[in-house]
Amino acid sequence: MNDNVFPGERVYCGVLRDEHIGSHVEVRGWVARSRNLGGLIFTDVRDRTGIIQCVFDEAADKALAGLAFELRMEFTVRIAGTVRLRSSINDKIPTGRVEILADTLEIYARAETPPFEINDAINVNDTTRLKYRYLDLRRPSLQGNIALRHRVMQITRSYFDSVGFLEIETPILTKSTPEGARDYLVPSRVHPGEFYALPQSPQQYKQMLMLSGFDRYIQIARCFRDEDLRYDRQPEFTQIDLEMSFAGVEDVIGVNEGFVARLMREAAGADIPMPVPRMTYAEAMRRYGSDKPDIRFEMELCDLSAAVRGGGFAVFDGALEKGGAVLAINAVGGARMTRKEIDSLAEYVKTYKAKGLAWLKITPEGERSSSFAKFLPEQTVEAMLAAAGTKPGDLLLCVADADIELAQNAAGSLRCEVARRMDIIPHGEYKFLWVTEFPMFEYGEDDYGVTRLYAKHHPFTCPMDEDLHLFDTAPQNMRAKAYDLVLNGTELGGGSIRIHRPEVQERMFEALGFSPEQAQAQFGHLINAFRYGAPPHGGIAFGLDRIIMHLAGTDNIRDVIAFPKVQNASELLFECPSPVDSKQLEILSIKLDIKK
RNA sequence: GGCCGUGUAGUUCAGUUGGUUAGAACGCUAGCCUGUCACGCUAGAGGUCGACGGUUCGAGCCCGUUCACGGUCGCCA
Repeated sequence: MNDNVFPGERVYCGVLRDEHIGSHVEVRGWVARSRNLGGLIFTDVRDRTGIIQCVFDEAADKALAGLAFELRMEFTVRIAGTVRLRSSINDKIPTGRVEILADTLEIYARAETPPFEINDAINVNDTTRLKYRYLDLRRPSLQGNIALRHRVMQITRSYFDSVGFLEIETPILTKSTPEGARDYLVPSRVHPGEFYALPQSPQQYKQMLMLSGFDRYIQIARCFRDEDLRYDRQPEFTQIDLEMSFAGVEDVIGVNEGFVARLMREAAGADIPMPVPRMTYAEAMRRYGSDKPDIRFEMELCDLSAAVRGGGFAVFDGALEKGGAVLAINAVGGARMTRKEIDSLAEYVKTYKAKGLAWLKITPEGERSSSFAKFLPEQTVEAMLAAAGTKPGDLLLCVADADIELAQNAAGSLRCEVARRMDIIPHGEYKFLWVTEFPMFEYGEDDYGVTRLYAKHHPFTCPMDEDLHLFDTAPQNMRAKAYDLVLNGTELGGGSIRIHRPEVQERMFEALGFSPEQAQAQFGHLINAFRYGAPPHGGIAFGLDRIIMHLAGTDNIRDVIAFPKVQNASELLFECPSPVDSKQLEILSIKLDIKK
């Protein structure tokens, strides 16, 4: 934040140090605080670099002190004076050894009492902060986050430029595609009844650019998805979006590991060991119950299906008979959890649709208590404890379900929750991981409740060569040349090698249930383009906001976006969305039919 | 769309079993104060207890509806 501190003649508050003693300076900013000792007034002036203490002495200049007496928080001021060593040092702030003995004070603007104080110590309700976002943004922590965001964007542009990428803008007004997230629609005035969509990502445009020969493309791209918000998800967000021609998985991963290494070194001062470790999707799901595993801690999932099979416990046997699994985590030291705490973990897994949580606790003295052991023969229980490695002091937690993916998801989420509650996740570590070989498809319901195959990534994702034959027999088992970059259990970005052969693309649309006519209607522009010599290509997109969240150490995406939206996708400062004039609707040929 | 949580002074919060005039801190206003830095001291102002309805002799507190915000599941190719 303190780079570029003296652009031109401008002096910033936060940069003044011993070496400025004796020089006459002029600072501009906001009054952070003013302390009137009676005849001697200390005023802290704040700008985006920090604060500096200014002194007004009534004995030296009575009129000046009289004006300074009027200063209140958040007045905008210009203060000139001579820098000098303080008679008492404040070592809590970087400028704490010096102060400005003021000889000039200009009040640019007085301020009403702000609804909350501008500092990082105060904890203010989000609604109030966002309603007065322009004040909230004056707080040093948010100033720092926004400056960090700027740095990350500069590093990104610099790095990709250095390895031959061209930054190219793609349209914001584009075409609606019903696959994937809901689109934000924009009505067309000149084409009544027709709509643009805001891009969910520049995916198809960047593939077009590959066809056009711009073999290395990058864009810091705004993207829009009309889905519900989360702490790490906004309806409009920013992607670092890139694509490469004549590239395979190794090329994309290689270029981006270079990016990660440089970004982390320059923005976080962290040396990330290269190469970044990799794990297949199947392994991630098996060991961690997640496609974005947090590998900062162990406590891996343990499949107890074989150990409990036929043991006579209806919950376990029932799940296994239907082809399911019994998955467990062994919480080392977890025996100190109370019954109430374990019950709340059971409630937690139920939010992931698990039927319940079977548990067994061994006190450090070797005393056992359990929700299920009484239903099982002793040898089965022993087999479970042996398989899971449960020892005195530990807590064994089991999720059983007929649906293996459901059990994995619940157990994987439980793993992270238990780790959080036991506080075993190391802080200040960056553990990157590539997750590879994602499934091509997943089952989902369409708007009419019909189950069909959906592309897990998107319909242009290239299958793994050795799985191409499965189009005919078992498409649900096909794996893709797709990869995600995961950091500390969150997905930073994902990408894939794309299909560049028209005949493979046709098979893909067929598998997704598109007739050739439907495919042509929705994706004809891309399908046609591929007829004229398509290079093999692939790319990736990173969530810029999430990267900044990690670097800034915040757990809320709103802290890294200047003007974010709240959970219902409205924006409290401008109060939008908002109704529009009926005349505007008329021009757009739109009639409202609002159902309450 | 489902579930959970929160809503009391400008801000952050307390408020007992439903019972007299709803409190504290910070901020704000006025006065005093020449080395403070969360300055200090004195005095003061400031409340539709989110809104509406109900139960009750009596509601900040109990019930219902609703609004706002947060979290979460679904959703997020």
